[in-house]
Amino acid sequence: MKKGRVKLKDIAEKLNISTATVSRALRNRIEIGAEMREKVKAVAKEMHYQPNFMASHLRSQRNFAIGVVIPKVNHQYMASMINGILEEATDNNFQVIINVTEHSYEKEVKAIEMFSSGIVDGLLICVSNQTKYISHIEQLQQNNIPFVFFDKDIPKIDAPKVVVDDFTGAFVAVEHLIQQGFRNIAHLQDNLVNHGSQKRLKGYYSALKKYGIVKNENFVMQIPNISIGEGRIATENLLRTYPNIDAIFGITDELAVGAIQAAKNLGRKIPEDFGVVGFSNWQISSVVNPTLSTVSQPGNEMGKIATKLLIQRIEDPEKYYEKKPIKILKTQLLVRESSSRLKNCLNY
Amino acid sequence: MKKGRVKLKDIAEKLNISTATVSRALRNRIEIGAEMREKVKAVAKEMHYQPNFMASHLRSQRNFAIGVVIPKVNHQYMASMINGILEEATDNNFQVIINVTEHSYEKEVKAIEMFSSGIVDGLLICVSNQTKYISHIEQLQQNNIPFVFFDKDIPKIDAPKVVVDDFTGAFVAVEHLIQQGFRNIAHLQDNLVNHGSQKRLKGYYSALKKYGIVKNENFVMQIPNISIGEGRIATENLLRTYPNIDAIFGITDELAVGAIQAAKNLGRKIPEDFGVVGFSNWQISSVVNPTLSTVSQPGNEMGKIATKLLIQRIEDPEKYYEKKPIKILKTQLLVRESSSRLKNCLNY
DNA sequence: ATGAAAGCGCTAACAC
DNA sequence: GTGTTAGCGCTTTCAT
Repeated sequence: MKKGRVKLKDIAEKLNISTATVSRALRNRIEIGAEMREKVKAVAKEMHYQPNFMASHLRSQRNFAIGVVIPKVNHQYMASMINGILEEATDNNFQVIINVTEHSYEKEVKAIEMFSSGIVDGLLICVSNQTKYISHIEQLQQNNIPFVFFDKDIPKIDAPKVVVDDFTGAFVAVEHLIQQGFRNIAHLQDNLVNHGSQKRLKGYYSALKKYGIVKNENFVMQIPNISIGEGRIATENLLRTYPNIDAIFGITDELAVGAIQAAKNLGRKIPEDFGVVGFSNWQISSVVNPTLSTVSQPGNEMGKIATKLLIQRIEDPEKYYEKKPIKILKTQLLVRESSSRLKNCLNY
Repeated sequence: MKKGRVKLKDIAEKLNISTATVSRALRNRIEIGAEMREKVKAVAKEMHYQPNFMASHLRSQRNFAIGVVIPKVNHQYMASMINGILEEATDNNFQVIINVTEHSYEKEVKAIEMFSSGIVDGLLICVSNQTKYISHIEQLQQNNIPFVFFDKDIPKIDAPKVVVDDFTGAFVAVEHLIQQGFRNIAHLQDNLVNHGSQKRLKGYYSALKKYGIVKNENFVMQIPNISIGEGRIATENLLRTYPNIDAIFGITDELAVGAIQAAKNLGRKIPEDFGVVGFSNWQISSVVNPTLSTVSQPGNEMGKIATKLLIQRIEDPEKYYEKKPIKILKTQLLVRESSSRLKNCLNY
């Protein structure tokens, strides 16, 4: 990019050969003899040659790069997804470019538009929880840019997806609380825009129903801006209004940790007379006192699978054009102190 | 990139004008009349035109993009830095491409090489704690690619840097422990490759010296792979070997949280007979029991300043060629429960 | 095995 | 104001 950068032509002139030969030699094409290949490579190294990404990809129409659109990368679960993506991509010699939307719809649109400009071969998309419109995604389909949804799902869009089983994860969490003897279980939700959140809500209701517990809509609180503090405030309000509530299922560990703080502040004994379960297995969940039971999600695996799916589609668009697999990964309930009312039920 | 993507030529043919006119109209060049401009834009929108990033930047030699090389994005401090970077970059109409090295030297070299290929106008670099060689950085300088170090510093490289005052941060933390009456203060270190770590060690020694406490080399433990568990194990070993140790200064909050766990396991009362201070103000520090005193770093501000510095250099290389400013940001000691032996000293 | 030449999609210099 | 032309740096025919 910068002035004076060494280019193919410079190497070619130095060796009195053509740029085509240099290009071929550097890319180990078989037409070039071993001797010439080594000579070219030596000179390239000596001159500190760096191939121009823009030029080579403009010409070859291939980037060997995937773009990742993700709201935030701020906790263990997200980090493990990124890890999985990076591992799988690196194994396939793909570069990874990450773009963080910070849960802004506008930034998401911008990120996707930017990635649509030919800088990557395909996209891994985790939509923000503010994403209500989908035209930017449909645009990708019209432009034939391969993409795979991961972690978050937009049901009405027909595309490959890798998500966790939010319904069962929530169901098992709430069932566990019921089996531990809790009956009046409240649920701290996010803004419910996200499809996964809706499934967790259904899982919560379904578990109650299975055990003949009448659901109480007032026990479900929507918390648009998730944080520990918001979780604490919401729980304090809930418990003051409905003192009979004896457990909280939080849609994230942050809310659940807030619930633990609130319950302790109000003199509830955890887990003796108050149970809490979270979702995602953040680092805080194993550090908070009492340690937080939570539903862990296989982030690394999810990142790997989504990336593998995407690369398959990039490498062979025809073959995979029709197939739009939806992979639903299993969650695992980690029982820690915050819900272990009965003896010997801890599994983590 | 994909077949059938609409290009300037398609718009030009449709309107029976030249591609140059289309290009100018879309970029709001004043030579083009308002009428034509709107007409072109309408058609472009109608045809779902997306400019080809590669082609335009190959031609104009400008990308309006910066690359970020960072070891991990796995906790609040890193996230706040990324936030600051994104905010400042967006304000200046720059795209941000993030590449995570996972503290691998090889991945760092690869990332920087990839970014050197003309995809970005400049780089923001936070070196990994495994980075012992610097030829890949020197290469950037030779290629005239602007870059700014942030958070982590390689002293021998003459480049713009934005870092926190590790020395004073550590000094104040240890001084605080001393003022709280702790005398036998151990220090949990990382692998000491990083310059910031070395400064924190010096700050630790310096505080001891100021208060006439003879330093004991055995009280400093190197922990290459930082985690809560490693911090706990190291502290347990330390306390078994040197039971007179009455406080720990951890180079990160993870190690400090491990130290809290270890001290509790061994029956030490925190903060009555054992003090702990960490560094960075991770989310876990406010959640752990007792809450962890820590040295907070202005991540958002750091990201902003580093980005501003980089963009200045990109926009006007000549003007800033000679200047290599080193910005050292202040840290803040957050006194929480883990070190508050004296009454009323909590400030957070 | 190597070179000449075309061209990826776009923008800038120069015409008019 | 708009068109023509050249060319960014590279890869890929098509020659030889």
